[in-house]
Amino acid sequence: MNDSPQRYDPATVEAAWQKRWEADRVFEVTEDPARQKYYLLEMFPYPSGRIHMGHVRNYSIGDVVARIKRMQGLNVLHPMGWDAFGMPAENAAIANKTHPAQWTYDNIDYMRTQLKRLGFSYDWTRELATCHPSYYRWEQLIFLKMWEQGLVYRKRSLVNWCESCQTVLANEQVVAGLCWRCNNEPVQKRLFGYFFKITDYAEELLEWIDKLPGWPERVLTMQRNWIGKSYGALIRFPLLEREGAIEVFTTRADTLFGATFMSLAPEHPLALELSAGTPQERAVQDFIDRVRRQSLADRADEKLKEGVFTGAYCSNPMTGSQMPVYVANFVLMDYGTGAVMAVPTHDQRDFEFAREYNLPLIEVIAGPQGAQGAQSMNAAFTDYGTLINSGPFDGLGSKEAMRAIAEELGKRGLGQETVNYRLRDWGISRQRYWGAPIPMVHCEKCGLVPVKEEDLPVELPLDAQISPTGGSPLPGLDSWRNTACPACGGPAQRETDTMDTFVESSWYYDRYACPDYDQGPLDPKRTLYWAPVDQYIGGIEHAVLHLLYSRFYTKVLRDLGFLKVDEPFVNLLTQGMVIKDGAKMSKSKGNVVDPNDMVQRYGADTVRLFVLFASPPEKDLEWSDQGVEGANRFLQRLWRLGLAVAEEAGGVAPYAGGGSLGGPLAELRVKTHDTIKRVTQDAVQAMQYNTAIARVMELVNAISLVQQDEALKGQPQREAVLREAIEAAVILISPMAPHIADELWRRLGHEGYLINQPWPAFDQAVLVQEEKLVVVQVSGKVRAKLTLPADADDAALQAAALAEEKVQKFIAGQAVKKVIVVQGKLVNIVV
RNA sequence: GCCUGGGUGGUGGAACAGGUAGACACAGGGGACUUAAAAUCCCCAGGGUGAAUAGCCCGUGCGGGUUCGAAUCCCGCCCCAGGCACCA
Repeated sequence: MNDSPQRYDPATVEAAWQKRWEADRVFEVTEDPARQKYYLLEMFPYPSGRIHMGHVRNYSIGDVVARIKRMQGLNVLHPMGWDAFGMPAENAAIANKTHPAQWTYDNIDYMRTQLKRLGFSYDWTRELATCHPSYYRWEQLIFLKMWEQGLVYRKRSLVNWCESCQTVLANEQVVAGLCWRCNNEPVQKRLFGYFFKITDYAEELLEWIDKLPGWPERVLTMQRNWIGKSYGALIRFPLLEREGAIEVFTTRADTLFGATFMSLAPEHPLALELSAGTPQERAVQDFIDRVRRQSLADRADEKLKEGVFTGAYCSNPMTGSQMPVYVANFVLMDYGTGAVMAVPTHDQRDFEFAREYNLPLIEVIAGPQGAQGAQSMNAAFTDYGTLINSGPFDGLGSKEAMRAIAEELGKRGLGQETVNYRLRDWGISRQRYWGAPIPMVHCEKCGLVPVKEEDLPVELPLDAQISPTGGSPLPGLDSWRNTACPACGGPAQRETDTMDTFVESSWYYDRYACPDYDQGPLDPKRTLYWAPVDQYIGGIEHAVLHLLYSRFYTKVLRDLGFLKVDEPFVNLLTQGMVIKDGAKMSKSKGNVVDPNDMVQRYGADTVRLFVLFASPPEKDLEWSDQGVEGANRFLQRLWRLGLAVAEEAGGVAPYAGGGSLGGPLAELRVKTHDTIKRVTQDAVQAMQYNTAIARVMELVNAISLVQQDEALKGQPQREAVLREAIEAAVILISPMAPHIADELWRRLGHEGYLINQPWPAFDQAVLVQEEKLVVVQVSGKVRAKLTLPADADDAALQAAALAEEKVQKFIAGQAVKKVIVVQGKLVNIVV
């Protein structure tokens, strides 16, 4: 190692600047109606213990945006806090014999230090931790308001239960059939739980997807699919020999005349009811038991269509024909009504089922080739077509027929057109300790009673003994659980479930606007100024979890009168993962790079620069130790060059025009302004920090050449041009590498912080070139490059191209058919 | 199966609006400085064939097409990643 005084030492320089920024409260902001606000937010971390590279990447990207927007004169809110409730705290408590609260707050302290060491421009006065009563008391209040409005309800239902997490999962939290947190396979369980009526907002959530141009298309697509809107009809099939009807949802009402039997989900209440007392009762019961015993994943993988006859019949509301009612393994209880009208000729699943059980086929849709004959079909015909065998509807196209049939059913009171959503209500009950208590009380006399608002918060008891078996201690904690009924004052018991931690993260971004507000969840004045978030940055993994819940919650808060916005995040950037050796960094893979080690070895600026340079933000980033070395080398180079120019150009002002420049000095000046222009395009408009950094590297390379060129020493304006160039480089790199930039800025004789400097403007006049490089092609192949006056017209370009010796060689003896001239760029001579 | 992305040197990645493919960097090779090394600085570098920094040929997953000209546009495929998936 070279330890010359010229060598940049990040440890001391970075610490010094972090101290100054903090002492001068550089990043603290308040509402200022005179200035345009900009709310920049990165997804807050779970305080797991240490910051990982994914965080470093996420927050480095965010910090660049924050600093640039600030330099552009906006009033930038850039807060940080902690998603502090959650299971790992309980697990760690068991493993380390600490309390989840202790563990969490210790982690927060450590991670805060780590983030500060990275030099991010957070307003730390707004820091919040969701596990603190001053936060979750307002979450409980919102819960009560939602309860009042009927947006929360409690029901017993079939839920996804994760055995290893000992708790329930919402539909969104079962990812690819597995628990989103621990990757174990959930089982089905019947449990009581609280649900948020997100389905009430399905239509609005869907509509607004088209009004979020600042979101990546794939996130919008995922949400659109998750909501799963489809148009169709509800049709009632009257039961034979008893009261009632089976209701189905179908998107193909046009095939109704071809419905020859009925399929029920095994969980459908009618399945057992219909078979009760018939010879089929035993068979149905056995079948349901067998399907239930299958794991969810096995059931989803099951391709064989199986079922059993219930012994009952219903009638086709159009044809009146008898349809046997089956229970079938492929029918899903939680989509539509849990019952399907089976049209074997035009649905592949029904076709396979009908074959297996010898059920009748009636062809009702003819394709362009006409009817193919039901008996000769070897697969269902699922396209739209023309109706046949459908009585008065024969000859209609599928689309018209759907409407006509629904209308006819409506007249007879047997059906109507409808819209169906795949989205289910959000189950928020968690059978865990380390979460926000649900503010409800069970009274034997009054039933389920909400806690009174003035009694909030319902504090999580900190004296609970965490059980090593993993269950929540709350149900056994009588001192906490026993309470008085808010309604009658009699003995009652507190709800022991806590809220899904996604509830906390669904509104924390609004609370940042007013973290100290004690009159309600949100200060109307301050949220009016700051909300919504202008730019949100985080991982793609929350595409249908946090990002959908937050959209829902924003609309709820709006409807409860707490907020005035429709959507939480105007622009969304989903950054890619950090990969090493081809896999996501993880303890189990043993490929984790600890940010602490990197910061210690190279400094925060180097680590930040590397993660920004190695890949565009939305793509995955392959970690490379050598790449980090490269980033460090660049900063060292910038440092030496900065100091050299500072010394040579000590008392000289940056070049600002005047006098005439020539040769390399003029070229450097063009490079300086071109770099400002392109970095502004890349970094400010396109958020392509990898290319923005590359541009600055080019500029630094160019400055270096000029600075070292002995022939230029003594030339007038040399120092002024060098200073202008190096100052541009330092300012442009400052959002990415703020410490070294501020230090160089100081060494160049300036005071203050670069974040308070205006983002540089380029001089268009400098960029107007007198000469341009013109590529000459012969029949599309590059044969020569000419430097010509920029104002040369087409004829002049063509003449110059044809006169070129190399070009002559290639057109010799051939007739020139055509010449294409692109102004100031290219001449193509076609022979 | 459906829906998103994506496929460019040894590697990460550039390429405005169809106009020099490979910016910038990593790894590599050569040189300067040094007793030596590290550090630093300079040069080379898509592949093939050339002594060559002369030429020629090939080249952005594959096959076609449009165009004077295609990584970029169109058609048909293949592969990779992610999401959804018996959704009636």
